[in-house]
Amino acid sequence: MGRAPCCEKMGMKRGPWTHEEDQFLINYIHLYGHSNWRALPKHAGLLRCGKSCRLRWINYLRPDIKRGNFTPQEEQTIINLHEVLGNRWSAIAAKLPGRTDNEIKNVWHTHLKKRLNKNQNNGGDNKDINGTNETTHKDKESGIVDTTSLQQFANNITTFEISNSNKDDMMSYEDVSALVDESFWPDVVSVDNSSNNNEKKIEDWEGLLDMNNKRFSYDNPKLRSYDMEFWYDKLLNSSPSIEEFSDITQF
DNA sequence: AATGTAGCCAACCGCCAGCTG
DNA sequence: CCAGCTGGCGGTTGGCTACAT
Repeated sequence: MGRAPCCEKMGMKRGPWTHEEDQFLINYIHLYGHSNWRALPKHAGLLRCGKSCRLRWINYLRPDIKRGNFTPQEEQTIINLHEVLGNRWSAIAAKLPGRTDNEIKNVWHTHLKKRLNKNQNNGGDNKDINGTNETTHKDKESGIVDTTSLQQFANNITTFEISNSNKDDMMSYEDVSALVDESFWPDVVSVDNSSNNNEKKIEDWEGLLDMNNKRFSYDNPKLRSYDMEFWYDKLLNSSPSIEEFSDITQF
């Protein structure tokens, strides 16, 4: 047997919260805040442990909690982020205002994971939640860059940096995340390479790389090299050719 | 109508990192 | 430097509900 649960040990109440308990907690936090969760229940007149109070507030009582079903957009965001972040629910929740890590975790386990497995079993590996085909990073025929793929690239880069870099040298996850918002990509999303002009393609990718390096690793040469390796690897199977890309990046 | 089963989700547990004295 | 405390996180549980038999 493991150690006894803290709440039980202290003779605290467990299980579902009553409306009255919720009101006690809300009233206390509105008046005094929650600087010390451990001391809070005693001062608020609750027979709960601090951990339980914190969880109840974070997952249910916070005023900015968004209730109700997840929208298809939110679900797609969770799937995309989970693909690159894994089970880092709090990091995923940070991208979905009003949603909690617990809620996202539940949605993932009860809906999204099953749905994805079903899609994959049906041969729908490249389909998104709406059942539409996901576009490739770069259309080999037209050379047109897709915005969804670019956003995915940004997410991949973030993860790559975190998993491969010396933490002392790198930007925090929050710093990087803050850069990847809706306004991040507009100066490259309209790239049009339909003219079959290789030079033009190279310039576009160079601009993309340059922007990426400026935004992600302006003061960080180590990250810059990681970025380059990542992009190099990602582009091996797409145009431009390896030689062309090597020229750009001076590998 | 009674019983069994599956799904959902709020809540709990244990671990870990960071802070503090 | 270290031990104890605290908040935060991801994994798991169990009670409730809906649906099937």
